[in-house]
Amino acid sequence: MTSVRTRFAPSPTGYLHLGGLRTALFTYLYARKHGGKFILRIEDTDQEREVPGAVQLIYDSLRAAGLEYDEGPDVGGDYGPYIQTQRKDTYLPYAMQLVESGHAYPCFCTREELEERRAAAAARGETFKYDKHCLGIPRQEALRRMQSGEPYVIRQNIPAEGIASFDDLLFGHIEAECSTLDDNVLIKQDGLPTYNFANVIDDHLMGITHVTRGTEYLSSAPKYNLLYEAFGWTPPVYIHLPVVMKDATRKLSKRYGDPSFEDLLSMGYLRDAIINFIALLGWSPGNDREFFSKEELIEAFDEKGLNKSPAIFNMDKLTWFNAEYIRRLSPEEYLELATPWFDRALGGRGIDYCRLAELMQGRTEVFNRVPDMVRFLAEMPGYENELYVNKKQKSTLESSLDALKFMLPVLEEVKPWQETALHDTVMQAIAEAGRKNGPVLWPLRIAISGQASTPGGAIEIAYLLGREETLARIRAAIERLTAALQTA
RNA sequence: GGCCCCGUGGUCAAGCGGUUAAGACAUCGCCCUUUCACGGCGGUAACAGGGGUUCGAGUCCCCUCGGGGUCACCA
Repeated sequence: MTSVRTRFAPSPTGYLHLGGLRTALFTYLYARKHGGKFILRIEDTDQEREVPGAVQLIYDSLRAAGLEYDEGPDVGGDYGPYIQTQRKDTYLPYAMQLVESGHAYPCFCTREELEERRAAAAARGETFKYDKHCLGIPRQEALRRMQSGEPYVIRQNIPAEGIASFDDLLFGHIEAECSTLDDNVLIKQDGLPTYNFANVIDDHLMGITHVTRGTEYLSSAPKYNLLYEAFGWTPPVYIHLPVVMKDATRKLSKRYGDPSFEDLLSMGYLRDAIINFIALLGWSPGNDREFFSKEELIEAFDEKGLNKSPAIFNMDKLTWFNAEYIRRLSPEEYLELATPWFDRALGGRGIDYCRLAELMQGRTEVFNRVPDMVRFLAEMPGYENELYVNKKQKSTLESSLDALKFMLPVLEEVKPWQETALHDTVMQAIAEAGRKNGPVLWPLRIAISGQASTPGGAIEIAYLLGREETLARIRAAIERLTAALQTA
């Protein structure tokens, strides 16, 4: 019984998008679930598309996601190198072996010639398929031309007839008519292999037992199996994963402004919340459980729960997960994570972050929303007097002015300016005056916050604001209401 | 267009021939409450359509429709 080896094999063409992250996650979970190895391989055979820095971005993102790999370019391993361009010399001999056995052949057709024929086929409304023109060149002549330095590629020689097939753990047995398959390029003119060839060679050489990848490879997988057969190798177990969609018709894509994993992290989504949410996109534990730590995912993961249809990425649900994860943080953890966001709005104001954190933790969905929620503590925002009017609290402009005039002297006497003292003094005064809480506390909160919604009630806000600021805001509100009522 | 794949509420998703077709997000209403949020309770909302097979079909088969993928010297 050979042990499981899975691999995540991204191209360094940019950030790690969420579909890629999910593929990586499932690949990782499968390996861990079965006590196997999770390997990272960089597929950079298309030098033109490579984006500088993207390789590092992949390392960073996988680490940030907590998907530690056992083998890879920057961690080593017995099957390296793990970057395909560094394996350049390993591919051609295998291709030549196929040429010898008749499963592949060199092709000297130029791009221009092919482009013309492709265009002509399109004009006739046909699907272009390479006509095996160069297959007719005698072996010796072909080899001579190759050695003479003439540019060439090596193509896979797909049988004219018959069925190519493979078995997928998720999709089952998939077949393709050989006659519909094209003789794809295996080795490009620059000597590097195409994905079509490299994935087969490397997966075999690296001992990969389970290939997990997106469904975009579903229709070309039969061709890859033809290659395994030609070499006499045992193909891996395939698991093709459905794509992650933005909506019913579009894939998630950076081009449309959809966030990458890194984007979500910098917006203030928690790593574990993202992973938890992503895991449930296209996979179900079979029951209605929703919360899983990474360890619990490993324990619960089962390919039987994989869904075959594409899943739409639902930001609202992610946000809900995030809010739940934030609530489960310890107060200390929350304070630490929230502090930089508090600083953006309140830096240097001397606000009691500890108390603010307590008030904010249950109200934080995503950290990037925090600054706007607390900014009023630093600066009194502009607001409409209509905010004072609240039917349920029995509050009007007149009653508000009255309540504020009543509260000002009460608050001026509060010592020390602590929350319990504030609370007790205010509540006692309200009770002794025979007033109701609502008509007093509603306008008070509006007067010192200028907002309909705040983290905490009037007492908490007054405490956070401090004595001088609170009293100043109340006095300003009294003036403002007095003026407004006179005009009216 | 050819070939391949997919199709349960707006979204995720359970269901694997017999269920009043779960649950979650979102949404709506009520309660709690010095605001908002949290929390509690409740509501609206789905088997794409049509044929079969079967005593019985969301579950099996076929067709239609819808969606996706793929047809590169990209992966």
